[in-house]
Amino acid sequence: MTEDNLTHNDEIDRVVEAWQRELPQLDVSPMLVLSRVSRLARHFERRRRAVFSADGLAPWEVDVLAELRRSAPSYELSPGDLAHATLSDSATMTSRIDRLADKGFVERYPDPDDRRGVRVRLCPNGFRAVERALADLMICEYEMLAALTPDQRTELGQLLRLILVVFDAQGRPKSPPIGPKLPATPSSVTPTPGI
Amino acid sequence: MTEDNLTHNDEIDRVVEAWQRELPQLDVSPMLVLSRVSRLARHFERRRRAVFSADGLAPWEVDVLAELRRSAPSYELSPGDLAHATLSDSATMTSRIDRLADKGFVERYPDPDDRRGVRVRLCPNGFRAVERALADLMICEYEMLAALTPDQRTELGQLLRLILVVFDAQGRPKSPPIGPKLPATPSSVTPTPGI
DNA sequence: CAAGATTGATGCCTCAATCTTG
DNA sequence: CAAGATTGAGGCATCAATCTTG
Repeated sequence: MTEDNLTHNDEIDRVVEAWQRELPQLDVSPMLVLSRVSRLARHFERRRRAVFSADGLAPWEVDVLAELRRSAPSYELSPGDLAHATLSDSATMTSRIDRLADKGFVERYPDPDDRRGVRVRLCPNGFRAVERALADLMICEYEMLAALTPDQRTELGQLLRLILVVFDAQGRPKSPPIGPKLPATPSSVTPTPGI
Repeated sequence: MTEDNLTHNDEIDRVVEAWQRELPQLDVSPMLVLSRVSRLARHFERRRRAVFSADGLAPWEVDVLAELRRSAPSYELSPGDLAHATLSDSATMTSRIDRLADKGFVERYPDPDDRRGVRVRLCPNGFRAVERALADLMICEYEMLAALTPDQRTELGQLLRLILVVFDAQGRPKSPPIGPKLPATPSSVTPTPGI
C-alpha cells in the first residue's frame, strides 16, 4: 500500500498533494521549499530548546549572548544592534537585556559617545554559558544533518544563501524590507523596492 | 563580474566567519545550513504576517484553517490532529479553536464515537478566508523564490526533505523525538532511523 | 523631526495540573 | 492507567506611545 517510490515521504509531500487535489488551479509548488523551511525551523527550535535546557538556558538567551560573544574583542553592542542581528523587536531586546542582566550574564552602561544610547557588555558569567551552550548545540546540529553527505550540506547551504542574500543585503532598513505587496488593496504604500 | 567571490554574501557567512575566528577549535559548519534555515524561516514568517494582515488574519489562524480545508471532504479534525499537524501544543490548540470559533471560522461539537473527543469543523466563513489567504500567500512565496531557477527550487526542496523525513517519519510519538540528554557524550542514543 | 531606548498593554505559547472517558 | 481535551499560571513577543538626545 504505502510502497511509494521515494517521492512521497515527508509531511510536506502529503500537504502539497492534498492542495493539488483540492485546489488544482493554484500552484502550491513554492511550499515544497518554504513550508519545508518553516517546518524544519520548528523542529530545529524544539531541539535547541531541549539542548539548552540542560544548561539552564533558553534559545533567546543564547541568541543574544552569542551575538555579544562574537563581537570580540569589545564584547559589547548596543540594544539596537542586538535587535537587528537577532531579527527581533527593539522592545523585545530591552526586556531580554533586563532579564540577562538579572542573571548576571550581561551588564548595561550608558554609551559615552551618544547620550541616547546604551552599551551592553558580556560578563564572564555569560561568556562561559554561551560557549558551553554553543558546543552542545553543534553536537545537536551535526546529528540533524546526519542524513546528508558533505556535498549535499554544502549544496543546501548555497541554495539557502541565494534566497537569504536578498533579505540580508537590503536588510539595513529596520522596517520590513518589503511591504505587504499587493494582497488585495495596495493602500498607497510600498514604493516597490527593486528586487 | 559576480562570478568569482560570491562566498561572503549573507549574514550567516559573516557569523560563521566570526565563530571560526573566535573559536577555531569548534566546527560550526552545520550553521551554514541550520542557521540559514532558522533565519529564513523568520523572514518568511514576517512576510506571512504582512500578507495575511491584509485579510485580517494571523499566520496561526491560516495554519489551522488550512489544515481543516485540506481535510476535505469532511472538513473536520480533532484538536489533537490539528495540534500534531501544526507542530503546536495541545493547550495551544484549545485556545486557538476558542478564538477561531468566536470569529465564526470553525465550530466545535462532541465526537459521536468517543466521548472524550471533540470534532472541529470548518465553517463557510473560514472556508472563504483560508482560500483567499492561501492565494495571497502563494504570490508572496513565489516572489521569495525568484532568485532561484526551477531546477534549483526542486533541488532545494529535495535536500530539505532528506532532513525532514527523519522527523516526520518517526514523528508519531508525541514526546520530543530525541531526549534532552547527552550534551557532551554521545553514549547510546540516536537509533539512526534508516532513511 | 529622527534615532535610540524604554514602558505598558495586549496576545499568544508553554507547562503543569485536572477532568472525563476508554 | 492511558488518551483526549481543557484550565490557569507564567513567560515571552509585538505594538503603540513616550521620553531623551542628536
